[in-house]
Amino acid sequence: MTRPYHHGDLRRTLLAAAAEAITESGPAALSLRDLARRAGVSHAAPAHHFGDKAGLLTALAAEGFTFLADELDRTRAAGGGVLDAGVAYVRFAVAHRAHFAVMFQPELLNGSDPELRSAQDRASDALRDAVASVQESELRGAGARIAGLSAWSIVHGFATLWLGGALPDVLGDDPEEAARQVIRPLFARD
Amino acid sequence: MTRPYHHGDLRRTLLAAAAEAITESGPAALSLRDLARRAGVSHAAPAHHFGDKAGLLTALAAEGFTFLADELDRTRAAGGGVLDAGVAYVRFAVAHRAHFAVMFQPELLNGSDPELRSAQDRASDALRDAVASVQESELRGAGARIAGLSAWSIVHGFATLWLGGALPDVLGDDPEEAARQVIRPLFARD
DNA sequence: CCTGCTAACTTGACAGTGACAAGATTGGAG
DNA sequence: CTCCAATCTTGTCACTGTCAAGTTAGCAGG
Repeated sequence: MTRPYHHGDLRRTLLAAAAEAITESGPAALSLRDLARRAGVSHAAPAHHFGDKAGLLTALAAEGFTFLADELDRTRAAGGGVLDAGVAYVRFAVAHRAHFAVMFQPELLNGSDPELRSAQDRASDALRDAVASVQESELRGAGARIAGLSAWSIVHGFATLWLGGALPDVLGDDPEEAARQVIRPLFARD
Repeated sequence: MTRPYHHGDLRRTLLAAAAEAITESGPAALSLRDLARRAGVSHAAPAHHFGDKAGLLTALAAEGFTFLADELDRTRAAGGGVLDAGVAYVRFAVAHRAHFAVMFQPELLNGSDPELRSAQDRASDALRDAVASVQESELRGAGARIAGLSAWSIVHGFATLWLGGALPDVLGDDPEEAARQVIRPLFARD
Protein backbone atom coordinates (compact mmCIF):
# COMPACT_ATOMS: atom_id res chain seq x y z
CA MET A 1 0.00 0.00 0.00
CA THR A 2 1.34 3.38 -1.01
CA ARG A 3 0.42 6.90 -0.13
CA PRO A 4 -2.72 8.21 -1.76
CA TYR A 5 -2.22 10.37 -4.80
CA HIS A 6 -3.86 13.33 -3.15
CA HIS A 7 -2.15 14.22 0.07
CA GLY A 8 -5.12 16.15 1.34
CA ASP A 9 -3.35 18.73 3.43
CA LEU A 10 -0.08 19.20 1.68
CA ARG A 11 0.06 22.94 1.87
CA ARG A 12 -0.15 23.00 5.64
CA THR A 13 2.20 20.05 5.95
CA LEU A 14 4.79 21.78 3.82
CA LEU A 15 4.55 25.00 5.80
CA ALA A 16 5.04 23.07 9.02
CA ALA A 17 7.97 21.15 7.59
CA ALA A 18 9.49 24.39 6.34
CA ALA A 19 9.17 25.98 9.76
CA GLU A 20 10.86 22.99 11.32
CA ALA A 21 13.66 22.92 8.78
CA ILE A 22 14.30 26.65 9.10
CA THR A 23 14.32 26.41 12.88
CA GLU A 24 17.00 23.76 12.57
CA SER A 25 19.29 25.33 10.03
CA GLY A 26 18.03 28.69 8.82
CA PRO A 27 16.22 29.85 5.70
CA ALA A 28 19.30 29.68 3.49
CA ALA A 29 19.63 25.93 3.91
CA LEU A 30 16.00 25.30 3.07
CA SER A 31 15.40 22.94 0.16
CA LEU A 32 12.05 22.44 -1.52
CA ARG A 33 13.04 18.93 -2.49
CA ASP A 34 13.88 18.10 1.09
CA LEU A 35 10.49 19.37 2.21
CA ALA A 36 8.87 17.22 -0.43
CA ARG A 37 10.76 14.19 0.87
CA ARG A 38 9.75 14.90 4.45
CA ALA A 39 6.12 15.14 3.35
CA GLY A 40 6.41 11.99 1.27
CA VAL A 41 5.51 13.62 -2.03
CA SER A 42 7.33 14.14 -5.30
CA HIS A 43 9.96 16.80 -5.71
CA ALA A 44 7.78 19.13 -7.76
CA ALA A 45 4.71 19.02 -5.54
CA PRO A 46 5.62 22.11 -3.50
CA ALA A 47 5.80 24.24 -6.61
CA HIS A 48 2.15 23.61 -7.31
CA HIS A 49 1.07 25.13 -3.99
CA PHE A 50 3.52 27.95 -3.71
CA GLY A 51 4.73 28.42 -7.26
CA ASP A 52 8.14 29.31 -6.09
CA LYS A 53 10.59 29.06 -3.23
CA ALA A 54 9.92 32.72 -2.58
CA GLY A 55 6.24 31.84 -2.64
CA LEU A 56 6.68 29.33 0.16
CA LEU A 57 8.66 31.76 2.27
CA THR A 58 6.09 34.45 1.56
CA ALA A 59 3.32 32.18 2.82
CA LEU A 60 5.40 31.45 5.93
CA ALA A 61 5.97 35.15 6.51
CA ALA A 62 2.27 35.89 6.11
CA GLU A 63 1.46 33.20 8.64
CA GLY A 64 4.04 34.76 10.92
CA PHE A 65 2.51 38.23 10.73
CA THR A 66 -0.87 36.71 11.52
CA PHE A 67 0.53 34.87 14.54
CA LEU A 68 2.18 38.08 15.71
CA ALA A 69 -1.04 40.06 15.38
CA ASP A 70 -2.88 37.36 17.31
CA GLU A 71 -0.31 37.40 20.07
CA LEU A 72 -0.46 41.19 20.37
CA ASP A 73 -4.24 41.29 20.31
CA ARG A 74 -4.32 38.63 23.00
CA THR A 75 -2.09 40.58 25.39
CA ARG A 76 -4.06 43.71 24.70
CA ALA A 77 -7.32 41.93 25.44
CA ALA A 78 -5.80 40.74 28.70
CA GLY A 79 -5.28 44.35 29.71
CA GLY A 80 -1.54 44.36 29.19
CA GLY A 81 0.39 47.59 28.74
CA VAL A 82 3.15 48.54 26.35
CA LEU A 83 5.74 46.59 28.28
CA ASP A 84 3.62 43.45 28.05
CA ALA A 85 3.15 43.99 24.34
CA GLY A 86 6.92 44.17 24.00
CA VAL A 87 7.35 40.96 25.90
CA ALA A 88 4.66 39.39 23.72
CA TYR A 89 6.63 40.44 20.65
CA VAL A 90 9.67 38.63 21.99
CA ARG A 91 7.62 35.62 23.03
CA PHE A 92 6.35 35.37 19.49
CA ALA A 93 9.82 35.65 17.99
CA VAL A 94 11.17 32.90 20.20
CA ALA A 95 8.19 30.60 19.81
CA HIS A 96 8.16 30.99 16.03
CA ARG A 97 11.74 31.74 15.21
CA ALA A 98 11.44 30.30 11.72
CA HIS A 99 8.61 32.66 10.86
CA PHE A 100 10.39 35.55 12.49
CA ALA A 101 13.58 34.81 10.58
CA VAL A 102 11.74 35.21 7.30
CA MET A 103 9.31 38.04 8.02
CA PHE A 104 11.81 40.87 7.82
CA GLN A 105 13.95 39.70 4.93
CA PRO A 106 12.29 41.32 1.90
CA GLU A 107 14.70 39.82 -0.61
CA LEU A 108 13.44 36.35 0.27
CA LEU A 109 9.81 37.30 -0.18
CA ASN A 110 7.28 38.13 -2.81
CA GLY A 111 6.57 41.63 -1.58
CA SER A 112 3.51 42.12 -3.75
CA ASP A 113 1.66 39.05 -2.50
CA PRO A 114 -1.81 40.13 -1.30
CA GLU A 115 -1.95 37.62 1.56
CA LEU A 116 1.36 38.88 2.84
CA ARG A 117 0.28 42.48 2.52
CA SER A 118 -2.91 42.04 4.46
CA ALA A 119 -1.18 40.02 7.18
CA GLN A 120 1.41 42.77 7.46
CA ASP A 121 -1.34 45.34 7.77
CA ARG A 122 -3.01 43.37 10.53
CA ALA A 123 0.24 43.12 12.46
CA SER A 124 0.94 46.78 11.84
CA ASP A 125 -2.44 47.76 13.26
CA ALA A 126 -1.94 45.53 16.26
CA LEU A 127 1.42 47.15 16.91
CA ARG A 128 -0.08 50.61 16.63
CA ASP A 129 -2.85 49.74 19.05
CA ALA A 130 -0.41 48.27 21.52
CA VAL A 131 1.51 51.52 21.65
CA ALA A 132 -1.53 53.79 21.55
CA SER A 133 -2.30 53.16 25.20
CA VAL A 134 1.01 54.49 26.37
CA GLN A 135 0.94 57.69 28.40
CA GLU A 136 2.69 60.76 27.11
CA SER A 137 4.57 61.00 30.38
CA GLU A 138 6.07 57.56 29.91
CA LEU A 139 7.59 58.64 26.65
CA ARG A 140 9.63 61.51 27.99
CA GLY A 141 7.98 64.01 25.75
CA ALA A 142 8.67 62.30 22.46
CA GLY A 143 5.75 62.15 20.11
CA ALA A 144 3.68 59.02 20.49
CA ARG A 145 4.49 58.04 16.94
CA ILE A 146 8.22 58.23 17.45
CA ALA A 147 7.97 56.50 20.80
CA GLY A 148 6.12 53.66 19.15
CA LEU A 149 9.00 53.21 16.76
CA SER A 150 11.41 53.32 19.69
CA ALA A 151 9.47 50.53 21.35
CA TRP A 152 9.32 48.51 18.17
CA SER A 153 13.04 48.98 17.61
CA ILE A 154 14.14 47.94 21.07
CA VAL A 155 11.92 44.91 21.06
CA HIS A 156 12.81 43.85 17.56
CA GLY A 157 16.49 44.35 18.23
CA PHE A 158 16.36 42.35 21.43
CA ALA A 159 14.55 39.49 19.73
CA THR A 160 17.02 39.44 16.84
CA LEU A 161 20.07 39.51 19.08
CA TRP A 162 18.62 36.92 21.42
CA LEU A 163 17.85 34.54 18.58
CA GLY A 164 21.28 35.13 17.12
CA GLY A 165 22.84 34.15 20.42
CA ALA A 166 24.62 37.48 20.55
CA LEU A 167 23.51 38.49 24.02
CA PRO A 168 25.62 37.72 27.11
CA ASP A 169 24.71 35.03 29.62
CA VAL A 170 24.06 37.61 32.34
CA LEU A 171 20.45 37.75 31.22
CA GLY A 172 19.71 34.16 32.12
CA ASP A 173 17.94 31.73 29.86
CA ASP A 174 14.36 32.94 30.07
CA PRO A 175 13.83 35.21 27.07
CA GLU A 176 10.69 36.88 28.42
CA GLU A 177 12.24 37.82 31.74
CA ALA A 178 15.37 39.01 29.99
CA ALA A 179 13.30 41.06 27.56
CA ARG A 180 11.44 42.70 30.42
CA GLN A 181 14.70 43.82 31.98
CA VAL A 182 16.11 45.21 28.78
CA ILE A 183 12.94 46.95 27.63
CA ARG A 184 12.10 48.52 30.98
CA PRO A 185 14.60 51.41 30.76
CA LEU A 186 12.63 52.80 27.84
CA PHE A 187 9.41 53.07 29.76
CA ALA A 188 10.19 53.15 33.45
CA ARG A 189 9.00 56.39 35.01
CA ASP A 190 11.43 57.40 37.66
CA MET B 1 46.82 38.41 -23.99
CA THR B 2 44.94 36.81 -21.14
CA ARG B 3 44.73 37.50 -17.45
CA PRO B 4 47.79 36.49 -15.50
CA TYR B 5 47.57 33.15 -13.77
CA HIS B 6 48.04 34.77 -10.40
CA HIS B 7 45.41 37.37 -9.75
CA GLY B 8 47.47 38.98 -7.04
CA ASP B 9 44.68 40.32 -4.87
CA LEU B 10 41.93 37.81 -5.36
CA ARG B 11 40.91 37.51 -1.77
CA ARG B 12 40.15 41.19 -1.38
CA THR B 13 38.51 41.31 -4.80
CA LEU B 14 36.21 38.45 -3.93
CA LEU B 15 35.21 40.02 -0.63
CA ALA B 16 34.38 43.27 -2.39
CA ALA B 17 32.41 41.47 -5.07
CA ALA B 18 30.56 39.51 -2.41
CA ALA B 19 29.64 42.67 -0.55
CA GLU B 20 28.33 44.19 -3.77
CA ALA B 21 26.34 41.11 -4.70
CA ILE B 22 24.83 40.79 -1.24
CA THR B 23 23.91 44.46 -1.21
CA GLU B 24 22.06 43.91 -4.46
CA SER B 25 20.21 40.72 -3.68
CA GLY B 26 20.93 39.42 -0.21
CA PRO B 27 23.16 36.67 1.15
CA ALA B 28 20.84 33.86 0.06
CA ALA B 29 21.27 34.67 -3.62
CA LEU B 30 25.04 34.74 -3.39
CA SER B 31 26.87 32.38 -5.72
CA LEU B 32 30.54 31.56 -5.47
CA ARG B 33 30.66 30.84 -9.17
CA ASP B 34 29.16 34.20 -9.94
CA LEU B 35 31.77 35.89 -7.79
CA ALA B 36 34.46 33.98 -9.63
CA ARG B 37 33.05 35.17 -12.95
CA ARG B 38 32.95 38.77 -11.78
CA ALA B 39 36.57 38.50 -10.71
CA GLY B 40 37.55 36.82 -13.97
CA VAL B 41 38.86 33.64 -12.36
CA SER B 42 37.85 30.01 -12.54
CA HIS B 43 34.87 28.69 -10.63
CA ALA B 44 36.91 26.92 -7.99
CA ALA B 45 39.26 29.77 -7.18
CA PRO B 46 37.20 31.15 -4.28
CA ALA B 47 37.34 27.83 -2.48
CA HIS B 48 41.10 28.08 -2.27
CA HIS B 49 40.95 31.31 -0.29
CA PHE B 50 37.91 30.68 1.85
CA GLY B 51 37.54 26.94 1.75
CA ASP B 52 33.85 27.20 1.83
CA LYS B 53 30.88 29.42 1.17
CA ALA B 54 30.52 29.74 4.92
CA GLY B 55 34.18 30.62 4.97
CA LEU B 56 33.65 33.54 2.64
CA LEU B 57 30.70 34.83 4.63
CA THR B 58 32.69 34.38 7.83
CA ALA B 59 35.50 36.50 6.41
CA LEU B 60 32.93 39.13 5.40
CA ALA B 61 31.41 39.09 8.88
CA ALA B 62 34.82 39.44 10.49
CA GLU B 63 35.57 42.41 8.26
CA GLY B 64 32.20 43.83 9.29
CA PHE B 65 32.92 43.56 13.01
CA THR B 66 36.25 45.27 12.43
CA PHE B 67 34.59 48.11 10.52
CA LEU B 68 32.02 48.46 13.28
CA ALA B 69 34.68 48.60 15.97
CA ASP B 70 36.55 51.22 13.95
CA GLU B 71 33.43 53.32 13.55
CA LEU B 72 32.64 53.17 17.27
CA ASP B 73 36.20 53.94 18.30
CA ARG B 74 36.20 56.89 15.95
CA THR B 75 33.07 58.44 17.44
CA ARG B 76 34.40 57.83 20.91
CA ALA B 77 37.69 59.50 20.03
CA ALA B 78 35.70 62.48 18.72
CA GLY B 79 34.17 62.85 22.16
CA GLY B 80 30.77 61.49 21.22
CA GLY B 81 28.31 60.21 23.83
CA VAL B 82 26.09 57.18 23.87
CA LEU B 83 23.62 58.70 21.47
CA ASP B 84 26.38 59.37 18.96
CA ALA B 85 27.62 55.81 19.35
CA GLY B 86 24.12 54.60 18.57
CA VAL B 87 23.96 56.76 15.49
CA ALA B 88 27.38 55.47 14.49
CA TYR B 89 26.08 51.92 14.79
CA VAL B 90 23.27 52.75 12.39
CA ARG B 91 25.62 54.62 10.07
CA PHE B 92 27.76 51.51 9.88
CA ALA B 93 24.81 49.23 9.20
CA VAL B 94 23.59 51.42 6.35
CA ALA B 95 27.01 52.00 4.85
CA HIS B 96 27.90 48.31 4.98
CA ARG B 97 24.55 46.61 4.76
CA ALA B 98 26.05 43.49 3.19
CA HIS B 99 28.40 43.01 6.11
CA PHE B 100 25.66 43.80 8.58
CA ALA B 101 23.30 41.33 6.93
CA VAL B 102 25.75 38.54 7.55
CA MET B 103 27.23 39.42 10.94
CA PHE B 104 24.30 38.29 13.05
CA GLN B 105 23.27 35.16 11.19
CA PRO B 106 25.23 32.42 12.94
CA GLU B 107 23.92 29.63 10.72
CA LEU B 108 25.67 31.23 7.75
CA LEU B 109 28.98 31.49 9.54
CA ASN B 110 31.84 29.43 10.78
CA GLY B 111 31.42 30.32 14.42
CA SER B 112 34.72 28.88 15.52
CA ASP B 113 36.85 30.87 13.10
CA PRO B 114 39.56 32.67 15.10
CA GLU B 115 39.56 35.78 12.90
CA LEU B 116 35.83 36.12 13.38
CA ARG B 117 36.11 35.59 17.11
CA SER B 118 38.75 38.25 17.61
CA ALA B 119 36.88 40.73 15.42
CA GLN B 120 33.74 40.07 17.44
CA ASP B 121 35.68 40.66 20.62
CA ARG B 122 37.02 43.95 19.34
CA ALA B 123 33.53 45.13 18.42
CA SER B 124 32.19 43.90 21.72
CA ASP B 125 34.80 45.90 23.62
CA ALA B 126 34.09 48.98 21.55
CA LEU B 127 30.40 48.65 22.33
CA ARG B 128 31.10 48.26 26.02
CA ASP B 129 33.31 51.33 26.05
CA ALA B 130 30.72 53.35 24.19
CA VAL B 131 28.15 52.65 26.86
CA ALA B 132 30.53 52.91 29.79
CA SER B 133 30.51 56.69 29.64
CA VAL B 134 26.79 56.92 30.19
CA GLN B 135 25.67 58.50 33.43
CA GLU B 136 23.67 56.48 35.88
CA SER B 137 21.01 59.20 35.87
CA GLU B 138 20.46 58.82 32.16
CA LEU B 139 19.60 55.19 32.61
CA ARG B 140 16.68 55.63 34.96
CA GLY B 141 18.26 53.53 37.62
CA ALA B 142 18.82 50.43 35.57
CA GLY B 143 22.20 48.83 35.98
CA ALA B 144 24.77 50.04 33.47
CA ARG B 145 25.06 46.56 32.09
CA ILE B 146 21.36 46.21 31.36
CA ALA B 147 21.17 49.72 29.99
CA GLY B 148 23.97 48.89 27.59
CA LEU B 149 21.94 46.00 26.28
CA SER B 150 18.92 48.28 25.98
CA ALA B 151 20.95 50.67 23.90
CA TRP B 152 22.34 47.90 21.76
CA SER B 153 18.87 46.44 21.25
CA ILE B 154 17.20 49.68 20.22
CA VAL B 155 19.99 50.56 17.84
CA HIS B 156 20.25 47.10 16.35
CA GLY B 157 16.50 46.86 15.96
CA PHE B 158 16.28 50.23 14.29
CA ALA B 159 19.05 49.36 11.85
CA THR B 160 17.45 46.02 10.99
CA LEU B 161 14.00 47.49 10.46
CA TRP B 162 15.37 50.41 8.48
CA LEU B 163 17.33 48.14 6.16
CA GLY B 164 14.33 45.87 5.79
CA GLY B 165 12.27 48.84 4.67
CA ALA B 166 9.80 48.14 7.45
CA LEU B 167 9.76 51.62 8.96
CA PRO B 168 7.18 54.22 7.91
CA ASP B 169 8.00 57.21 5.73
CA VAL B 170 7.37 59.64 8.58
CA LEU B 171 11.01 59.35 9.51
CA GLY B 172 12.29 60.84 6.28
CA ASP B 173 15.08 59.37 4.22
CA ASP B 174 18.13 60.23 6.29
CA PRO B 175 18.87 57.17 8.41
CA GLU B 176 21.11 58.96 10.89
CA GLU B 177 18.63 61.69 11.65
CA ALA B 178 15.83 59.15 11.90
CA ALA B 179 17.92 57.01 14.22
CA ARG B 180 18.61 59.97 16.47
CA GLN B 181 14.90 60.62 16.86
CA VAL B 182 14.06 57.03 17.62
CA ILE B 183 16.95 56.41 20.01
CA ARG B 184 16.55 59.64 21.97
CA PRO B 185 13.60 58.50 24.14
CA LEU B 186 15.87 55.92 25.75
CA PHE B 187 18.39 58.47 26.94
CA ALA B 188 16.73 61.87 27.09
CA ARG B 189 16.73 63.25 30.64
CA ASP B 190 13.57 65.17 31.17
C1' DC C 1 71.04 30.60 -14.36
C1' DC C 2 68.55 26.79 -12.86
C1' DT C 3 66.55 23.74 -9.56
C1' DG C 4 62.99 22.68 -6.67
C1' DC C 5 59.21 23.92 -3.59
C1' DT C 6 54.96 25.89 -2.35
C1' DA C 7 51.10 28.86 -2.88
C1' DA C 8 47.78 30.27 -6.36
C1' DC C 9 44.85 28.98 -9.70
C1' DT C 10 42.51 25.67 -13.37
C1' DT C 11 40.10 21.67 -15.15
C1' DG C 12 36.95 18.14 -14.70
C1' DA C 13 33.59 15.67 -12.40
C1' DC C 14 29.55 14.58 -9.19
C1' DA C 15 25.45 14.97 -6.50
C1' DG C 16 21.97 18.12 -5.25
C1' DT C 17 18.89 22.09 -6.25
C1' DG C 18 14.99 25.22 -8.34
C1' DA C 19 12.24 25.62 -12.19
C1' DC C 20 9.62 24.24 -16.06
C1' DA C 21 6.77 21.21 -19.29
C1' DA C 22 3.93 17.45 -20.02
C1' DG C 23 1.51 13.64 -18.33
C1' DA C 24 -1.14 10.82 -14.72
C1' DT C 25 -4.61 10.56 -11.04
C1' DT C 26 -8.28 11.89 -8.35
C1' DG C 27 -12.44 13.84 -6.15
C1' DG C 28 -16.52 16.07 -6.95
C1' DA C 29 -19.98 18.97 -9.42
C1' DG C 30 -23.53 18.53 -12.74
C1' DC D 1 -22.17 8.42 -15.09
C1' DT D 2 -19.38 11.94 -17.19
C1' DC D 3 -16.21 15.20 -17.38
C1' DC D 4 -13.34 18.69 -15.58
C1' DA D 5 -10.27 21.08 -12.81
C1' DA D 6 -7.25 20.65 -9.02
C1' DT D 7 -3.63 17.89 -7.33
C1' DC D 8 0.35 15.41 -7.79
C1' DT D 9 4.17 12.81 -10.73
C1' DT D 10 7.87 12.14 -14.09
C1' DG D 11 11.43 13.79 -16.77
C1' DT D 12 14.57 17.21 -17.88
C1' DC D 13 17.56 21.47 -17.88
C1' DA D 14 20.83 24.80 -16.30
C1' DC D 15 23.06 25.97 -12.27
C1' DT D 16 25.31 25.49 -7.80
C1' DG D 17 28.86 23.93 -4.03
C1' DT D 18 32.42 20.85 -3.25
C1' DC D 19 36.08 17.72 -4.04
C1' DA D 20 40.24 15.63 -6.48
C1' DA D 21 43.90 16.12 -9.53
C1' DG D 22 46.56 18.72 -12.58
C1' DT D 23 48.95 23.28 -14.06
C1' DT D 24 51.31 27.61 -13.50
C1' DA D 25 53.86 31.03 -11.25
C1' DG D 26 56.60 33.34 -7.91
C1' DC D 27 60.65 32.70 -5.15
C1' DA D 28 64.48 31.12 -2.19
C1' DG D 29 68.95 28.65 -2.29
C1' DG D 30 72.63 26.58 -4.89
